[in-house]
Amino acid sequence: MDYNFKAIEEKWRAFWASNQTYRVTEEQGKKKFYMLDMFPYPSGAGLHVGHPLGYIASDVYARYKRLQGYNVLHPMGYDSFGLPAEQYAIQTGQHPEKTTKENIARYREQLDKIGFSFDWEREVRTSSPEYYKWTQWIFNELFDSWYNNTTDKAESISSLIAIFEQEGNGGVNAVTDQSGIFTAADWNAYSELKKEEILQNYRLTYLADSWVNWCPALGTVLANDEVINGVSERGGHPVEQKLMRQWSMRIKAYAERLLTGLEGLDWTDSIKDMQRNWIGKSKGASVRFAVGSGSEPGKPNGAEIEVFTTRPDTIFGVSFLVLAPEHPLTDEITTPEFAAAVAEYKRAASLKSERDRQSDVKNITGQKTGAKAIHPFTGEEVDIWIADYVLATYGTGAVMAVPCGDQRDWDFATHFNLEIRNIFLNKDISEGAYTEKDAVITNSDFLNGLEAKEAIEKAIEAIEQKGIGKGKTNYRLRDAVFSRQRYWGEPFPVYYKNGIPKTIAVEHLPVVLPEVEKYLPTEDGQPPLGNATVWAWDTINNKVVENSKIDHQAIFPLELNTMPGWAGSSWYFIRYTDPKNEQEFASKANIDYWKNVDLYIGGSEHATGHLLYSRFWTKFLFDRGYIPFEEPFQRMINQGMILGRSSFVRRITPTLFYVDVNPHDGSETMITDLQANMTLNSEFKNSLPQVFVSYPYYQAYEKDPHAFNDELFNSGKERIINGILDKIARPNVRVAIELGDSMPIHVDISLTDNDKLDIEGFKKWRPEYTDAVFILEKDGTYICGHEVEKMSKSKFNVQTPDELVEKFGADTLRCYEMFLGPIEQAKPWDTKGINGVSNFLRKLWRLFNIDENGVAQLSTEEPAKENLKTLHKTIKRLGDDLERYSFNTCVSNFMICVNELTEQKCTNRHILEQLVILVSPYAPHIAEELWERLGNTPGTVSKAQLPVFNEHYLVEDNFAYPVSFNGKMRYKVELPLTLTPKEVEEAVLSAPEAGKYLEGKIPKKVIVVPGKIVNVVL
RNA sequence: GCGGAUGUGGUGAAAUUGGUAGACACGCCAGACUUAGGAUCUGGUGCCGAGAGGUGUGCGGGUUCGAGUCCCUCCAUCCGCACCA
Repeated sequence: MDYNFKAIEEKWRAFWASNQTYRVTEEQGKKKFYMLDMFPYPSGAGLHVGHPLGYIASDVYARYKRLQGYNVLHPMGYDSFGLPAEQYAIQTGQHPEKTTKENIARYREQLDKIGFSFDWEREVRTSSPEYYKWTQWIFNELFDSWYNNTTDKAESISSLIAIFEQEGNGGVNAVTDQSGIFTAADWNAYSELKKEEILQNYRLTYLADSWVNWCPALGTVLANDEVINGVSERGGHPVEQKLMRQWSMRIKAYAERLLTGLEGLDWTDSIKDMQRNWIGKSKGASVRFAVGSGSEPGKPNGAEIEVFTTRPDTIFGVSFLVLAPEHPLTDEITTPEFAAAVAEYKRAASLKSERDRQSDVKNITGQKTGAKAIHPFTGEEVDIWIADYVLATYGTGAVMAVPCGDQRDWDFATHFNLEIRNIFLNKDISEGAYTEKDAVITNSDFLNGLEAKEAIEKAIEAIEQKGIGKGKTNYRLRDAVFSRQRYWGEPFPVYYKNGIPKTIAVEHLPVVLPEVEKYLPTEDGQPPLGNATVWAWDTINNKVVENSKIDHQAIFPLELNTMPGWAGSSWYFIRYTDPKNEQEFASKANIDYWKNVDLYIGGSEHATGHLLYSRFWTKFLFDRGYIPFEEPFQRMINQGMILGRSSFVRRITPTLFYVDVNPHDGSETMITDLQANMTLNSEFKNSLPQVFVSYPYYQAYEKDPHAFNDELFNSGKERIINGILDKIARPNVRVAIELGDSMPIHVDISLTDNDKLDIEGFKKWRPEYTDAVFILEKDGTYICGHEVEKMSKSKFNVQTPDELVEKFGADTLRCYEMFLGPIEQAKPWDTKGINGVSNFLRKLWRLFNIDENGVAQLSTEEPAKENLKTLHKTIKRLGDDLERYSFNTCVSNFMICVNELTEQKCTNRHILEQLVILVSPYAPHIAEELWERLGNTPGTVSKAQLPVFNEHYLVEDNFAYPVSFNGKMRYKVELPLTLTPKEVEEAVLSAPEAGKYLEGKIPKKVIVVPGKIVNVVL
């Protein structure tokens, strides 16, 4: 009986669904395993074969863990808020909810065909109100928290208010933007508005005017990780800097813990490094420079400029200061003489987009302010400049320029002809700055004679002693902008009472996204929610009411921004533990049982976005006592992208030439009159057919166009000429034809098979080429060229899983995706190899000897030794390989096992039953079917027990020693493993082949590694 | 420029701690069978060479009895960051 994958797969899909085979509950006492995939954004394009790669790997792993006896949480859901649905809505007027639902249905249909063991009862959608109720709740919790540096964790804001009421903020060690000090009396006298303004400087999510990435084309702000090379990640639109009042998340508070937490994680070094880089810790000092009065050298005017430097040891090399153009002090310090020029420079800088600023790196610009700063140690005055090479958002937005030790300062000084002081002993700085830290410092008063390491310490000491600054650690990580001027996102649970933001208590959540007429910003530039007419908060009835009712007494306007895409995805893994809970974001019991994710699979593109934000929220929820773990994802593997294999046809444009024929000797000369030949070509343009050249021929053509023209093209000439030559040939003038410019044209991969083009299909697909001439291979086929590119519709190289499931079955697809290569590696999709995997499953089926009645004809005797050896070798390798996520070699192991058992003509029931269990994580449908046919009914192989490896079956008596001479393997000698090294040496050297390689010499040395190898050194 | 990763047949790849390089597949070649199927089976297939043999894991060095694996230099490709003071 043949392997009918279609019937089998349908049958078991239905069985699993109706029996809820993969439903999972919290079973106290049973060890848990949390296996999670990064949930997808359900796009309109559906899945291609690249998407399920990670899901298949995780499904294999989850099934394997179940067989090992773990209680496995393996859920799936949708990250369903987001830009594409909204843009589609703008174009079509359809509600994003509708398209989102349709896309999810399509995704589900595709996923179901692949036989995943997800517990769909636990599905979450970030865009459903039941879910985002709790996203809003987390926002509230962040709003109600501040970061206490003393306890090094987030605490309730009420504790902070209590301190303010008792003793003011002087003794508070918090992560804050608050600079002023106030007493308890001050605090108690402040107005409610003033109090809230101060609290905003402490809250972990806060409203503030901040420099944000503004994308005019998308009409919204973007977080740093959503901006790539100065343009938006989505759509590639220009991004500029804009000062806007926005919600931010105080992720900076967690910078150090996000950094140190990485050490305990089992992630790849590259992802960890990306996060370290993003957090960007640097140690140094902040130093305050007094601004000179201008009237008298060395006399301060009261203003101070704080700079951050990693090289306080170079402070005697300072020859000027530079502020970012956006620095708040620029106007205050600029002298009247330079006011106009500074204003102009600032204006020009503000117009520059992020991208311009980046691409302008070599173009040095700056403007002198006329103000002078007083060097804290020498008392000398140095100029203060503004320049856009100093970033407003890093450090203090101001630097002390040390041209001799910093290349950018050196470039700037050289460009404007400013002083360069050399403070490095015997270092030449005429061609550039000296940036190594091994120089001895000179001309630096108390730092003379020291190298960087000691000098930095001593300089910080002196700075602190003088009270002009202190040792400081700076982070590149900036607080994350949290509001978006979008419709399709979580609404903030926030209303404004006389300008003061107030959160809405959890019992009144969710605040549901309102209906709007259109999804665009309003005419006066408000976000799309500004179009809503029912978007005000009634504080008496605690519900959303019509805007017209706003009275600023009890009914207030609601926040118009929505949350960014990463809000919902920052905590979804917690919701899976208790997805239907209406009372809490998840019950304590369930969180305590499932805890954090044991193994997370997804793409590395989320390194500095999702993976950082969810770590941040996890640490926060831990601090506030809601969860018992500090890191969300303990182990992670990042699947590589599956690339498309595009196919091309080569179109070559033929060109006609006049050729003079000498009537006397018949010799030919090409007429090179360009004009004449162009006329000729335009005249016959429509008669000249398109020419497509088979790829190997094309390569020959590339190499040597003339030879190609002469030798190969002649064969197709007559067809190309189509009678043209006869029409225009005159006595003594002939027309020659040559191939000219060539162009690759994408061809749909469904029209090729092993690079062979379906020519008729191609002509049907592209009717404009119906009359084209195809230059073929000798066997009459047209071979396409190919290239590896990203899968995309426009490249006609998209392979959907559905097609392959239809053609080969889900089990084959699953095994093939695993077989393709190492999971983390990017690899081109190539359908060629799928036959091999399909054959493997057929061979496996045949091994079971299923007769016409569908009964497996197997022997029940004791298995043969060789059968057991094959089985246990496989068990061992599968376990080892899976431990290191080597899914591709696991599939190889199955192939080897099936090949060996076939060879052995094994029909042993015991052996085959265990093999079915082993195969089931990879090919669950066929495994279920075989399991049933072995008589295990009713039941499912997913509840079976993993076969246990028994070393006993692998023990060998003999080993075929490879014998090397000077490291080169020459022959093998089969010897008992019980021999001593000495005996092995003797046996090996007395083998008949030995003499040939010994050449009469006596070996200098013989290395014997028992059970491994023998090496003879001559 | 900085950081990370990767370079092995015609192709995807394997070789876990240094120990038989190329497992397992695809493709290709030769053959068998047949109810002509993306069927099955047999043999071959790194390169050079008729063969003996030589040679071979990006290049060049080194350590070692022995290196794809460890160390150094360089080259190429991919990814991330990039005026971060």
